Amino acid sequence: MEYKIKSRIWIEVDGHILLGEGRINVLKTIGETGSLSKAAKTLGMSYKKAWTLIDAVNSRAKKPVITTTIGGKRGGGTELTPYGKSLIKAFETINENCWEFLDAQISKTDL
Amino acid sequence: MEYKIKSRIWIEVDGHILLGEGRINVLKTIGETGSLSKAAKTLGMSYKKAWTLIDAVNSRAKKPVITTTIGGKRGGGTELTPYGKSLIKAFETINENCWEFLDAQISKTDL
DNA sequence: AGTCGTTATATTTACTAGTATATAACGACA
DNA sequence: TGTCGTTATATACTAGTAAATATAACGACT
Repeated sequence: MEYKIKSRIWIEVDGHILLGEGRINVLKTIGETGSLSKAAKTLGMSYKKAWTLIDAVNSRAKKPVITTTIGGKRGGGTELTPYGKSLIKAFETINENCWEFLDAQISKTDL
Repeated sequence: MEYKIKSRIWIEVDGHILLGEGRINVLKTIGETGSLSKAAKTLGMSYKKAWTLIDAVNSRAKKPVITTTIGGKRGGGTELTPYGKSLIKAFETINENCWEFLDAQISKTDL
């Protein structure tokens, strides 16, 4: 069986995690569902965990990543800001580039 | 405060983790001390945890990574094999290259 | 034969992260 | 004005991981 190289990346600000794969996943699912509670359900995650993750992102990012509304016709909802969308895109691009880079690196060895 | 990008890499074989930063650390300290128990103490880690980590590496790697002796003058000891040393070196090189790569990637964005 | 420091392993304890549950506030709409 | 589904938050419970502890086996040396 061959060796495979894997990685996880994340973005920190001020020594704290801003964004990792889990938070990116929640953000993406919010974008698809328009709701934090639906996103949590979709991902099989407790609402509290999803909320805690997103709150950490939103409070540490340079600009807001989501906008929330409470009450109203459908009870409220959560939407991504343009900045949130650009964060997601940048993260995923870098992540994919990283995988390619690492695959190339390990194939150069003779382990 | 600026965004900083971080990463962890690891090597898998057959769907299981073979080597990550923690295991590399233990291996390196074994190389320096000649003993698993001393390595654990140096790293402030329980002997059991260190042993479990190293045992997993040794049983999954293509070739043995350490050799152990029990009993004798100094009670026994653990030494790295040449293959173990080359694994450490390859891992650390790739890891450092990865950091450089990611720093370059994030500096290209305007987040 | 007895000592010593190590490897190797099992068992029990403590901690931490995540889950489950409950509740308040909110506002569009019927 | 009452209903609905959501955000936001607190608290109690659970489970999985790590730590602490204990013990056996080993072999060179005195």
